[in-house]
Amino acid sequence: MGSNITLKHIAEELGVSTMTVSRALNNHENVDDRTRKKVVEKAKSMGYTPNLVAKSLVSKKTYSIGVIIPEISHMFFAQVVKGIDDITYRQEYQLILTISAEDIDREKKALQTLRSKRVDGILVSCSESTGDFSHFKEVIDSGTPMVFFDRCITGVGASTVSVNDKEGSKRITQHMIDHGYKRIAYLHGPEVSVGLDRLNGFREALSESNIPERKNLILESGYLEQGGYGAMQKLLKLPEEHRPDCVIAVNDPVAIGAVECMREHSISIPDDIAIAGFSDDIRAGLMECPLTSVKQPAEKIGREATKKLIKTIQNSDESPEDIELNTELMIRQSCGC
Amino acid sequence: MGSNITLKHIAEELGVSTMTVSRALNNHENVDDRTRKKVVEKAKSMGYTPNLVAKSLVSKKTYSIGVIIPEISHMFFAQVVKGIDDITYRQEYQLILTISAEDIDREKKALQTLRSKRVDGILVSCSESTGDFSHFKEVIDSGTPMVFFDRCITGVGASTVSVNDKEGSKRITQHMIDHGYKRIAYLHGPEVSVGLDRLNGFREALSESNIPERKNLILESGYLEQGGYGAMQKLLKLPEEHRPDCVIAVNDPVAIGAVECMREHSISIPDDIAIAGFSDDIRAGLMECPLTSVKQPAEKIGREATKKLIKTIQNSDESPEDIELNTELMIRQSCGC
DNA sequence: TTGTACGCGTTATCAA
DNA sequence: TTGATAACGCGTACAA
Repeated sequence: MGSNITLKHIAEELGVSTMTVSRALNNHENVDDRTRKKVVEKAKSMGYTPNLVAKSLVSKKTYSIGVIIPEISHMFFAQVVKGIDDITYRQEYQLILTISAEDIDREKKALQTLRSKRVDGILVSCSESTGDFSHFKEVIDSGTPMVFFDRCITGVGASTVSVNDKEGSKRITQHMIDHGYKRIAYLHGPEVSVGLDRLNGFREALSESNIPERKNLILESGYLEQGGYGAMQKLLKLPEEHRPDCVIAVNDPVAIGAVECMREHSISIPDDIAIAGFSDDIRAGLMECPLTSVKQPAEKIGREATKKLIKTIQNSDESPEDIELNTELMIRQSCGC
Repeated sequence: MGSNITLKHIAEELGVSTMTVSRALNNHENVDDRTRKKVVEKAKSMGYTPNLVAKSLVSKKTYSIGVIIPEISHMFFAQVVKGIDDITYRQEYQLILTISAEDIDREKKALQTLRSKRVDGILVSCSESTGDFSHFKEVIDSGTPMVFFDRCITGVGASTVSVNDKEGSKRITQHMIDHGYKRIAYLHGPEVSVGLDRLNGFREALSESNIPERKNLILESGYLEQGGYGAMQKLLKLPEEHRPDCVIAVNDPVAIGAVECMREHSISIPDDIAIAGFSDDIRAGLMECPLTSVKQPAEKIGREATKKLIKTIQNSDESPEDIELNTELMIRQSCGC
C-alpha cells in the first residue's frame, strides 16, 4: 500500500541522485545512455509506478476531466459518455464521472469536489432542477474550463454543445400537424435549457399553422418515465371530447412512460392517440408500436464537447463557442404514418 | 488557473500561521472560536478550495476508485455503474471510469494509469479478450484492493461479485428442454469467466436430460450484437434438417443480433425458431417478440462490488470473498410459452 | 491556543 | 552529464 517504490528508492539502489532517475525515466536529453539503461532496468525490476499525484502537485495539471451527468440509466447519457471516453482515451485524459441524479445539491457538491480534485476541466449536463446558475458561474469565474452539453446554460462564459432542440421540436410538431392532428398535447420538461427550447419549438410550429395553444394540453412531466406516466394520466382524466389526438413528449423516456399509461388504459397507438418522443432512445424502435422520435447524435455530442474542452484547457485564450449539431427525424409507426 | 488560493494566502492575509488556518478549516479542537470564525470567513470570501491533490500526497489516500468496464453501450454496464455511484456517492469516494472497449491492451493501460493515479481501489469487469491474468495479478500483488464483477477472474486473490451464471444458464436451458425443443443451439462468448460458466450450465442441462450435444450448433459469438448476427447467419446456412429449433445466447445483445438476422430471413419467432438471452436488457421486453431472458440484478452487482471494495480498502485484513447473487428467469414470448 | 520544522514524491533551476 | 536545493499545498509532531 504505502510501500510504493519511489524515485528515491531507485536512486539509492543505483547510487545516483533522484534527479538522474527522474530524467532517465522521462526521456530527457541530457542523460548518459548507459545510465538511462541502468535506471530503466532497475525501475522495471523494482516495479516502479510513477506517482501522478506528486507530479500533479508540481505541474498543476491532473490530466483528468470531471463529467457531471443527471442520469446514466437514460441511454442517451451513456452514449454521450462513450463519446467522451473516445476522446479522453486518445488524448490521455482520465475521466471522473459523477451523477447528479437530477438533484441540484448533488450537482453543487460534485462541482465542489471536482474543483478540489483540481480536474483540468469539467463537462456538465445540468440537472433537471437547475434553476440558478451561480454555482456554475463561480467555477467558470475561478478559471476552470467548462463545457456544457445537451442541457446547457448559455451566456455564462462556457462553451455549449447541443442539438438544435428548438428546430427539432418544431419539425416533429410540424410533422404531426401535417398529418392532420388537431388536438396536440405537449409534455414538457423544466423550463430551462433544452426543456424550454423544445417547448418553444412546439409553440412556434403551432403558431405558424395558426393552431391555438390549449393550456390544459400542455403539462410538465420532467424528464423521466414516471413523469410521462403521471402527465398522461392527467390527460386521460379529461372529458373525452377534450382529450388530445396526439401527444408530443420532451424526450423518449417521458414518451415511453406515457405509452405505458395508455397501454394500461387500452388506448390504441396511433389510432386513438398518436405520440412522438425526442432523443431516439435505444428502445424506441423496438416497442410494440415503434416510437417516432428525434434522433440526437449522442456520441458525437460527447466527442465535440470533449474536444472543445481540451482545446480550452490547452489554450487558455480559446474563446467560448455555442456548437449546435443537427437532429434527424426518425419516423416510425407511433405517429400514424 | 494556477492562481488558486492556498492556506498560506489566507494565513498571510490574517497574520497567522498556516497551521492555524488548517486547523480552523478542518474543525480541529484547539482553535479559539474567534480565530476560527475569522479564518472561515476569510476563506470563504477569498474563494478557497482545499487542494485534494496535496492532501492525497500526504495522506496516501485519494478517495477515488477506478472502474474498468468493457463497454458502456451495453445497458447492463450502465446500470452497474449506477449501482457503483450509489455507494461511492454515499461514502464520499470519487469514481474514475475507463472503458476497455473489449480490448486487452486498453485494459492493461487503464490498470497502469489507475495505479499511477493512486486510486484507493479498482473495480473491474474483464474485457472479452482477457485470456491471461498477469496484469491483474501484478496489481493485486502490489497491494491495490481490487474487486471483479460480472466477468470475474477467481483465484487470484481478489474478491468477485457475480450472478450464478452457470445456474441461470442451466435453468433457462432446462426451461427450453421442458418445452420440447430438441435441436438447441448455443451462441457462446469467449470461454473464460461468465462465458465459460454459462456454456457449462447449458451443457449440464443437456447432459442431465440425456440430450446429445451437437457441435455444429454450438458457436462462438462474442458478446455483441454483430457477433450474434454473424453466428445466426452460420446457423441459417445449415441444411434445413440440421437447423436448430431453439437458440440460447450468452447474453441479450447477442440474442438481439440473432433476432435481427432471423427477421431478415423472415424466420418467425418462436414458431420457426425459439430464442432466449441472458441479462434482461432494457430492450428485451419491448421487442416485437419479447425476449425471454435471465435477469441479472445489475445495480445490485455494482453496489455489492463497491461495498466489498470499500471494506477491503478500509480494513486491510478483510479477506477475499466470492459473492454470488441470484438470477431470475424472465419468461416472455420468444421461448414459445 | 498557536507556531515551527519537516516530509509526502516529483520536477525546475542552478551549480558543479 | 550529474547533483543539490527549493518548491508544489498540506498535515503530523513537537515546541512554545
